[in-house]
Amino acid sequence: METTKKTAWLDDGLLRRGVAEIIVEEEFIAKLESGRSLRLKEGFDPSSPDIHLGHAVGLRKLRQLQELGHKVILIVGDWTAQIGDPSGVSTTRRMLSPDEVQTNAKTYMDQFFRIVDRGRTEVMWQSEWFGKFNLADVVRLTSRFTVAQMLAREDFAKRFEANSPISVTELLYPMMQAYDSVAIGSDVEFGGTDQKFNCLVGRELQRMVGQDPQDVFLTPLLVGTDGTLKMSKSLGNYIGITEPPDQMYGKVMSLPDALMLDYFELVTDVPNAEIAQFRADIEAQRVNPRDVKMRLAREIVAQFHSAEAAAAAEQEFRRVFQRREKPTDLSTFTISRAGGRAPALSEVMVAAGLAASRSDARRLMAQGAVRLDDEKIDGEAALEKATDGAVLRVGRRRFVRLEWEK
RNA sequence: GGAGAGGUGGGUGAGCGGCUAAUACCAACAGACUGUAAAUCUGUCGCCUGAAAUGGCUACGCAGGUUCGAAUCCUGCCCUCUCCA
Repeated sequence: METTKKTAWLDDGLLRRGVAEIIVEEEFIAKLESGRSLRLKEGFDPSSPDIHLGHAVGLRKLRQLQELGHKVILIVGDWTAQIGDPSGVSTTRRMLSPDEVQTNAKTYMDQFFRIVDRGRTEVMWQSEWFGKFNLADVVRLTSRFTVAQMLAREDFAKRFEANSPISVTELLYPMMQAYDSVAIGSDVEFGGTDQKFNCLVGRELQRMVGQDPQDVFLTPLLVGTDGTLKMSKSLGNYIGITEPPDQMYGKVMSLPDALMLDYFELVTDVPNAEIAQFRADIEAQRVNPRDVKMRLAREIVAQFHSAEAAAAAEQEFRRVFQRREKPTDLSTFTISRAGGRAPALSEVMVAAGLAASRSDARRLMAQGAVRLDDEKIDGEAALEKATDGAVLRVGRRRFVRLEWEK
């Protein structure tokens, strides 16, 4: 059974789908074919516990490999989180309290196991080994590497070149991550392409201590909803896997067209042949790209919620954004008459979460973005006309049903 | 230890005593056009008050000072970078 799956995996190109690079591919395939259950290393940074579609790319690969009988070793990076992965924007992170780490780890795992099989996962904490580290251990570890080696990392090299700061602890990061591989006896480490350097250091270190070096399985970085930068929470261009169906559907629909096919390839199980067909149809203008994107949105919502939820989200999308009708489900905001006076519309907008501040609310009004029961509003006074049940809409997607305090 | 450069709004980055809530670009938000796509055009883009012109408050690393007035000058502190040792 597993042999069949494995063959299918290799033969149908599933192995390569959604993969940027495998180092060393021949070794990796040999490991797969050895029949041994492999230890697949996946790290997690507890300072950002939310999983989005970008993470899903790699986690889906893990899942596929689990189905071939391999085991995922999830490492909670409770030590490295204090340093902060230097890749990307260099930021000094504040230290997390042990409580925060616990909470975040739980949050993370709740999401992680929506994709990855819990039964075939072993969770380990870095503190299990780094908690026992003393200065001598640190010296021993760091003495194995040179500054030049660390500077080979593109990110460090660039910063060094640009005279921007690199803290010494940041240099420690790759070594610590590498040590994780030694500590758990990793066979294959998983990560995004930005993890390449760190993973390779893991190989080095394993070799130095006499372990069989891990292979490195790199998944491409998914471009975020802005269409340019990699998906990340801090950039706000992400689609979280726990987002409600409507929101998830909507975010997919707002993706630039250019990203659609990548998304199909990286985060859905739609067969390669079908994706190729989409590409051909779009190029030949035989289809409206929007319809292909709706399919994508359905696939994604169905994967993280259910087929029913996807269908419902699609209906709602048609209703609100294509026919410009009101959503079926609206949250209700009760207008308070505290102090014996009716509040200003801008106050209501802020209180209902439709505007960031009253100044912002006024700006929105001035720009014609605010509607009360489909009628454009240009001033605060309009609120007086609001009847119970009137719908206040800001921009295209923010709605609330109004109700006066009795 | 010595010499020098620098820290400005989400980002890059101007300004170097009043005309500066702070040029420009990017991002973001809203409107038009659309397919909640792209491109384009228009507008907004610290907070509070007002229908609005206005007004008030907060803001240019931190703390003080000079001045009628400071992001801009002075002092101390913190941080970053470069060169020398």
